Amino acid sequence: MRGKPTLRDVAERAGCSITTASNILQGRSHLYREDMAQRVLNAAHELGYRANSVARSLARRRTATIAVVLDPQHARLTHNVYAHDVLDGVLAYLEPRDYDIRLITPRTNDPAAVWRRIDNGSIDGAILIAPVMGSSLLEWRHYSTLPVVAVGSTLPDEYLLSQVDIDNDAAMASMVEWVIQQGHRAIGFVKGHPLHWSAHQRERAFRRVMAQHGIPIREEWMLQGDYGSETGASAAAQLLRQDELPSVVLCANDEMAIGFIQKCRDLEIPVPDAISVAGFDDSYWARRMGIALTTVQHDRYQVGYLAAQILLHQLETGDARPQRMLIPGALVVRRSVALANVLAAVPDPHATILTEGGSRL
Amino acid sequence: MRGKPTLRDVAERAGCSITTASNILQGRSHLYREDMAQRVLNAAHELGYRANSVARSLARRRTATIAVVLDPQHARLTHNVYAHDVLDGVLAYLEPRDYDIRLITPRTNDPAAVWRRIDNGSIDGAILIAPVMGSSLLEWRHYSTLPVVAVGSTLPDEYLLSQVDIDNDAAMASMVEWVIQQGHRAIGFVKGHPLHWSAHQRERAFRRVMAQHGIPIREEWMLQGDYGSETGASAAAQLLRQDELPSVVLCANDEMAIGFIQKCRDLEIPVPDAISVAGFDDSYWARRMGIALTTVQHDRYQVGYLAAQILLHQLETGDARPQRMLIPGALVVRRSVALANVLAAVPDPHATILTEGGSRL
DNA sequence: GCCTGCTGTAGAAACGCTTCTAAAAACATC
DNA sequence: GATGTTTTTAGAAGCGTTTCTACAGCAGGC
Repeated sequence: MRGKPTLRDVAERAGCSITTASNILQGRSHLYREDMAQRVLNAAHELGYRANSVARSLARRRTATIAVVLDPQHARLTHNVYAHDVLDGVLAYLEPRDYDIRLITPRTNDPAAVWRRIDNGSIDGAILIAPVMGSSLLEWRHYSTLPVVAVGSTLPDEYLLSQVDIDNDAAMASMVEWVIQQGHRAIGFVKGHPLHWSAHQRERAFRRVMAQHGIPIREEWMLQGDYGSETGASAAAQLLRQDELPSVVLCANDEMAIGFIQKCRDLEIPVPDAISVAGFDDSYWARRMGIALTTVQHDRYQVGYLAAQILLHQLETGDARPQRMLIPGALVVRRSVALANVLAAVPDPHATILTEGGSRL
Repeated sequence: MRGKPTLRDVAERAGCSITTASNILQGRSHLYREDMAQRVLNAAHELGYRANSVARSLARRRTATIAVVLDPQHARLTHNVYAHDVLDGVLAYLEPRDYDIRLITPRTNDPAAVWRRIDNGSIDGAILIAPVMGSSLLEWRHYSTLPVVAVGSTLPDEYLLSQVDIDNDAAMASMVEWVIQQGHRAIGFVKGHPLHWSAHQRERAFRRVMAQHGIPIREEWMLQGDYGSETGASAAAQLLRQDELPSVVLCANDEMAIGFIQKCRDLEIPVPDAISVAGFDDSYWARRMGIALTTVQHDRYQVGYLAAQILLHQLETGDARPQRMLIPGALVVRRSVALANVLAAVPDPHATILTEGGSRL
């Protein structure tokens, strides 16, 4: 026996066949007499035997490995905060179930190359993180028969893909409802990345609720962003140049809200006194930065966790019918949105944005 | 041919042996006549053949997969900003070289279980991310013969482990030198996590340079932290309670510096007017938060990139001698540290901390 | 004593590929 | 035309598992 001990070594030492050793080590001891089982277990332990997972995968025709695939557009983990939370959720579900994770960050957008990389026999299924419109990831059907779950993008039905996402539509709707309830009628909006479905959903929900309340939408207050804080800042610059201003601006995510607010600061425009700002996502970093942002909180960790759960369910049952799961968000009211009328009556030049603890920025 | 096409299918279609097909598809066309090679290549293309990587791994006895292992103490990716940058660097190096990444986040500290998980034949080598003192990861020699590189922890030599890390010692030394040069003599220090080697190195460098300059260290100004911003804040609280204060406090990382500064704000103690604060790491988030923190910048991405490079080199050459690589950091002077004497002369009650762009916090 | 039905065990094929070894074919040499 | 040399191709033995199938041995029922 040179190198690592194999099943044959264990069998030899226990004085039995490879079959017997294999069965017992897989927990099928009840097939054998007590002493046989013990002999094998002891032999394995004495040799420090560990089953070779590659050989096992080949024989079993399954690898107990799941790929987590980032969109080529967002292949840098550093800049993809969303992916961290989702990954943690995925890991939390898979690790105890002895599944492994293969992290794939394609550097190209050629679908054939991307899928050759993903589906090369080494994984049982894949979780696609926030595929954008036109992403090569979405062409999987042409290249793969693997079970796949997409997260972070609520795709049109024709993609025939299992999905887990937050309920962008409902969450944004409740945000708009709430803002209106606070007395706001002049409402601006900063849109998200045009290639993200979530951006369109959030905008659509905004427009719908506005229409339901008979509030006209001023297109000059609808600003294009891309989910990055810089575009939030430039949206602020662009908006604040106008003669007439909205009383509140809803940003399609927190990043842009942060950018927006920081630009307001630079221009010495107090938030929420002069203008209210709301975000979406309840990012850890907005809180960390001491910005008491009114926003929508949702559980990205949970998204990852559920995606992993669905994927494993599909693997185990073979039921590959696309499933869709929407997780509700929750409105988090902090201080970046003020009552529309009250503020007009009682302006307070000293109040700026407050942290949750109440300290001044 | 049912299911995916195999090498046998390709060979059959091309009318040659499996050997021939295998060789040609691996790029050894020169062994064969031109037309044979073409036939095989065409057959493979027509069938949409993709080599099964599990079978290949078994036959080749190498998997072209590297494990990236987080310390069980820091298994949540969300809370491990360091890991993101390193991972990006690792991915950037490995992806073009057709290596895959297995992400492992052990949930237990039992070394046998951890290593059974890591070294089960499915990887060729491992990169350990910032193993802490006493980590089960460091006991690898008892459980594995895999090539391993540790990053983010400059370990004592006896671990016999290849390492890539930033040069904590030199970087902290230059920070201390600079601060002294700015006229400071009353210098406090907030220590990092007691289980991290980096924390000890940074502290040791601090003490050494202080001694070199003949400046006595006041132990009541040496505060224990754990690299988290909360401990930075409590260090501030603890320090500011004292009668005599240092003119500058060096924090062992940016997180703690941020916490420290935020506590100062809460207590309405102007930084750097009343007290200067420096950090270490040049975290993206300090910049984002508009804190113009004087700190040490270093390239975590590069750390990951080099670690991957070293690991692959070891795999390819078989040269497993532990290598050590230190990456220098660079002092980044911003505004959170003021000249010690100038400030005493010209106090400016209105100046608080400034962002790089010059805007007020 | 023959058949049936257990139980405990082993043999052997399969998974899909790589690669060592050797045979067949082609060519050159004298 | 026999011999040696080189090129081209194929056979077959792995890699370390799993698992299907079969085969002893033995009890009980007729």
